Amino acid sequence: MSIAIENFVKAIYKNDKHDTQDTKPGNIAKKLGISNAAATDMAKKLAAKDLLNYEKYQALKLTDKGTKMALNVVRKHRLWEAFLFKMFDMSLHDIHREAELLEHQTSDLLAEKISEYLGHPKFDPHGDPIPNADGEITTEDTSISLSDAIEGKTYTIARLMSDDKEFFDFCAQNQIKYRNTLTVSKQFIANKMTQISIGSNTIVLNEDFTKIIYVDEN
Amino acid sequence: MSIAIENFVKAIYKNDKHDTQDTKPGNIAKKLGISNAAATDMAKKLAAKDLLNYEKYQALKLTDKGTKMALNVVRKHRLWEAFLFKMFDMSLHDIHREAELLEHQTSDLLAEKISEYLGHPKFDPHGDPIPNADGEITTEDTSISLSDAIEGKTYTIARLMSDDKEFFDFCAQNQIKYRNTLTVSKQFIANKMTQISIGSNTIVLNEDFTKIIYVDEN
DNA sequence: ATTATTTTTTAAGTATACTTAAATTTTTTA
DNA sequence: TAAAAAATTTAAGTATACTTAAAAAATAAT
Repeated sequence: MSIAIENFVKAIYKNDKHDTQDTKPGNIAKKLGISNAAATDMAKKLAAKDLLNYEKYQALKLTDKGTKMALNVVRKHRLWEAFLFKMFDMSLHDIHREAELLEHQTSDLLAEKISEYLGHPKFDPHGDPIPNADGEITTEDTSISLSDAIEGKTYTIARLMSDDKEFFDFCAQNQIKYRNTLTVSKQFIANKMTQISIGSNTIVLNEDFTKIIYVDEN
Repeated sequence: MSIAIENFVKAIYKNDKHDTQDTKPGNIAKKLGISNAAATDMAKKLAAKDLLNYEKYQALKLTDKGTKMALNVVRKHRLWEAFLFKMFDMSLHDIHREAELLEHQTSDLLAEKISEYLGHPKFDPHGDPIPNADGEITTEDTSISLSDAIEGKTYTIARLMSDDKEFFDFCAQNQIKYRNTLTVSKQFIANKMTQISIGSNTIVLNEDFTKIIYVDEN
């Protein structure tokens, strides 16, 4: 299946999540930057391939097969975002753009290797769920902010909820990386500060930081 | 420029390295798995784009612009191979197949990030040179086998010249990974053995291993 | 409820990257 | 060196993924 088809199916899936009426050809066309005519055209073709149900003038509905394809692409996109975010010092915007391309040229095997390397994360750095290889999605987010973490426990970094460059620079310097492991050595409750050990470092963070660092219990 | 064009230009570049006569449309066609007619067709199109010089019945010759494009694709291919080889436990065959796809969907920025992460290697795990961002290639290979390394010096692993799964398993378990750093702590010259420290490990290797592990001096 | 606006669809056409079949040119070999 | 074989080119045609323009249907507004 082509890149155009994958993107089409993905657009329907994402729009549908947002609003069922949002999957009419015109909305998909706008999202993909193609003409309405092209979207109608493609919809008919994909209906013939059993990827979606097409009825004139109606919203497009993915079939199970189409949903599975969309989830597979979304999985690869979010795994790439997570992986590149962990590996390289790049802006989230740049990372998104790379993932948008790489998602279509990634075998299931490589996706699995990336997932394995990251410890099979259930959410990407934005907090969006990563479907598993069978297309299953974890809906409830069990991540907690570091400010709510429990003394003595070990966690994996699930999200860094910020766009601030200074914050990311600080994180990079202190091994605070998506998917890294840390242990909460002390919660200074009165002072709203948290002491963590990460790699060979021990760091005390104030509330400004602990509120935007989300972690999963190990 | 499309994937088809990138692959076409790359095929000419690689065939030309091997034999100048090897870049006639038919040979390129065979390499790409397309018909001779398609190759002639494409050759004319690319001549119009100033990527190659086309003369009827003659071998195809890349222009500077075409060579630059080919080198850029080759660079990305080899960087991906190097990167995936380092990061994941995958067969070289699988890695090649992934790189063949990813090479066309990789920005110059991401390529540079990968190169930086690997310490700007000049050769990939097969020993093929990795062009730099300007398309320059290092021709002479300065890597040496571990058996010829000098006591006390620190090296970066440049190649693992083997297809043997057991060897790779052993390497994986002992941090002997492409681009990792090691120090030669002792050469047991009489016994043809080499003691290295890599990460927190100390390993004594016999000649079977030191002859196929190639390193670059740091 | 009728008109105006917007959206969707149909129809016709384009660029890319191929295909097969036949014609032409080159290369090989006897 | 002339005929046979192989390669290249030309020509005609196909599938994909679009485009614009016009027609048809649905939605919104008065």
